[in-house]
Amino acid sequence: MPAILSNQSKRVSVLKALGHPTRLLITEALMHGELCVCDLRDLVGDDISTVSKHLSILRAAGVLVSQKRGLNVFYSLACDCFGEFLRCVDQVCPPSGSSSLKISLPDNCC
Amino acid sequence: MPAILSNQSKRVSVLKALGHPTRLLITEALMHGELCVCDLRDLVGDDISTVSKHLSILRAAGVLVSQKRGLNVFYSLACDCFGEFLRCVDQVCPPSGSSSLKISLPDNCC
DNA sequence: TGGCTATTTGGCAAATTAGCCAAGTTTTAA
DNA sequence: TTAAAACTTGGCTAATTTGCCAAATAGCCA
Repeated sequence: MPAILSNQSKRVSVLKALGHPTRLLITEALMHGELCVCDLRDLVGDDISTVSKHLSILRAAGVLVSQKRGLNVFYSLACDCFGEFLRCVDQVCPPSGSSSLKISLPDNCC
Repeated sequence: MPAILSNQSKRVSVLKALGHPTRLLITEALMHGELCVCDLRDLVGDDISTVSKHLSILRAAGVLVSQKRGLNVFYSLACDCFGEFLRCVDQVCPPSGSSSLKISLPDNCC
């Protein structure tokens, strides 16, 4: 991967990394604090190698950072603003209903 | 697709829809106002059927809405907050550098 | 009506991604 | 050292996604 990614590719990799149910679940779990890989394997239920690969995708996208301590590798969010980000995601896609007209959202929209 | 998607699946489909370079480009272009499919084909350069499929993914995710007027179908953002959303994306992935420690972001972080 | 334009849909092959197992690496501890 | 635990990486197949072409649909106008 090139050292410097264009702003656009960087956005795409963040969005792609988070656009997978397991990876979104992992990232949400880390909102409560760091966890090691086997904690996350227990949470997710996949093979540990699969979890590890998901984690490396999230880290490559810059969403997570990792820190090795002893035998364990602890992952945590790279940025504290992930909760706000999720709220933004929820607002980009307004509540469905009459779906073919532009909806003016309530005032909680970012 | 089930009528009611869980909050989680809805998030995943928004993120997945936007996690493709062409679809992100299209969505960004629509920040300046609605465009019809052939405008977007000119912008993107892909076959029009490809563009149409990208658009239907974005619409299914709830990111875009469409409106038919005469021969044309005009697409536009479902929510005005997409600019804010992009800023959020940029902040979830902090500027890379010393990448294995948690970075405390500057004050422009959401 | 018939023809023309804009768009969507079906179907397919190529490319990418997912997830498992097995093997390799790193660190701790006996 | 040797062994064991926690991860990562390589390699493979299965599943999904992409993007093209061709055909179908919808709306406009002569």
